[in-house]
Amino acid sequence: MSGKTVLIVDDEPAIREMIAVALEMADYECLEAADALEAHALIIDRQPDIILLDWMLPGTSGIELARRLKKEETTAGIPIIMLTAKVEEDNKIRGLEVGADDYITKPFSPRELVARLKAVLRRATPPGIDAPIEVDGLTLDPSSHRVSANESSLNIGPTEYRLLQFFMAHQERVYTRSQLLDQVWGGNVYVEERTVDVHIRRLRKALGERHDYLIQTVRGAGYRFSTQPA
Amino acid sequence: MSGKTVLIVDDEPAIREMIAVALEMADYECLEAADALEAHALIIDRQPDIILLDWMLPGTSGIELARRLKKEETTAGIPIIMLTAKVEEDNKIRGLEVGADDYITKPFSPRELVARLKAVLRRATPPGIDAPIEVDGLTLDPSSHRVSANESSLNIGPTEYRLLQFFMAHQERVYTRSQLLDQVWGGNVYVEERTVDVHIRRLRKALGERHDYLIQTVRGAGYRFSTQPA
DNA sequence: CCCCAATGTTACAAGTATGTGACAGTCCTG
DNA sequence: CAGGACTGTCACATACTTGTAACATTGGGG
Repeated sequence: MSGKTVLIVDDEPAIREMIAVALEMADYECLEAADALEAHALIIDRQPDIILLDWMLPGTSGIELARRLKKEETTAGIPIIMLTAKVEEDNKIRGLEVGADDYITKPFSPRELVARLKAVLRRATPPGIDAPIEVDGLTLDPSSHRVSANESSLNIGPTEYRLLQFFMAHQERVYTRSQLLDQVWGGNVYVEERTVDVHIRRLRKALGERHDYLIQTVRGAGYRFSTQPA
Repeated sequence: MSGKTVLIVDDEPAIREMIAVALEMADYECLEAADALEAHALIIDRQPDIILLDWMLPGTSGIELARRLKKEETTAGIPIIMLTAKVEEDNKIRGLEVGADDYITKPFSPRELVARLKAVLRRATPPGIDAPIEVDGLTLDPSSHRVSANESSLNIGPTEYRLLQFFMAHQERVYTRSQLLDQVWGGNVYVEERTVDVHIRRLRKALGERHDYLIQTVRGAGYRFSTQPA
């Protein structure tokens, strides 16, 4: 569900593996690097959403890498969690000074790791920015996640909501079922194209006679959201 | 009608001016600042009722400033509306969610600005004053730290209190479990997201049938506090 | 006017998200 | 130290969603 990419930097393959398994179970995509150089290459190449960085690394130390990452414009925004075996308070302070967003002391439970990773990601993700869209008495307000037709709010499922939101943001244009699957369901799912029809139907039903004209069928092509009656 | 003071923080003089004119027309008093330092000084000195804060600022970013303001006791109560550019919406930006009260995307119409500003002011707690919030017979009084429904006071725990307070100060907007953990529990804790559900449940139970409709579930999204029935 | 392909509709079984009650650990307070 | 208040998690119950298949209807070309 998250789809976030995590880079794990640790010279101990066993530890990397342990972490990777835990994270993959929580539905994160994992990249692994054994040293700072390898890590840096992966960061540039794959743009991970967050980095788990071991304190001790052969060659360039973890803290050194963190400092460099935080200096560079393109990487400064990537949150970093430091992993350390030492319990010294000193490390904590220096780690955070360098710009790590959190630190975890080994040994740690996979559970704790995932939870803290989630917390850091949560803080690093900017909130959505949206204004309500209104068409002929039909209003969709992203901030309250509410759809209402002339005052009274409609009850529609998540998929219908996304579908409607997409349509209202892209009016007057025909979209094929395939395009809608890409845009509304997300590119890498496999669903029958006919499924789109069903959701269109559900959406129309929810909109009611007053507004269902907005969603128009274009035979042989797809669907269109238009204020102009067909 | 208002006489409220608005602080406009943006490094672009033309934009400040445009906003100022619009607001003065709506009978607000305007202060202007070009950067975070100037803004901070004005906030201390003039105690504005609300702040319009540009997301991107030279030096300290808008997000940074917002976070600091929300941390300090004396300024935490001042509502903040973030201004952001459309282009940034995609993914380039990383910032901390700091509890801005609303977001507006540039470009925006003066009309929209005034409307949302009014909305935020309406539901915001005046700075420095612990004014009770009342909704449909349900009252939360920060000064006595009490919640009462139609005269009789309710017995709720600290977490439920904070949760309710947050909701009543931010009505009509959906918050994900993640956001609630940030805002109500505080950013650095790690707790299961489902824990939120449990506290929501406790809060609803405490509110009783008379008021539990105020806390609404938005399937697939989170929770919302709204006087308008789902 | 008939037929076929495209689309509309309905039903449904499995999958997910949320509601709920119970429980154990913790932190006071008396 | 016992008792009570509060919290965070779990396990189970419920409620809603979702993708598909199957059947009905429609529309346009021949």
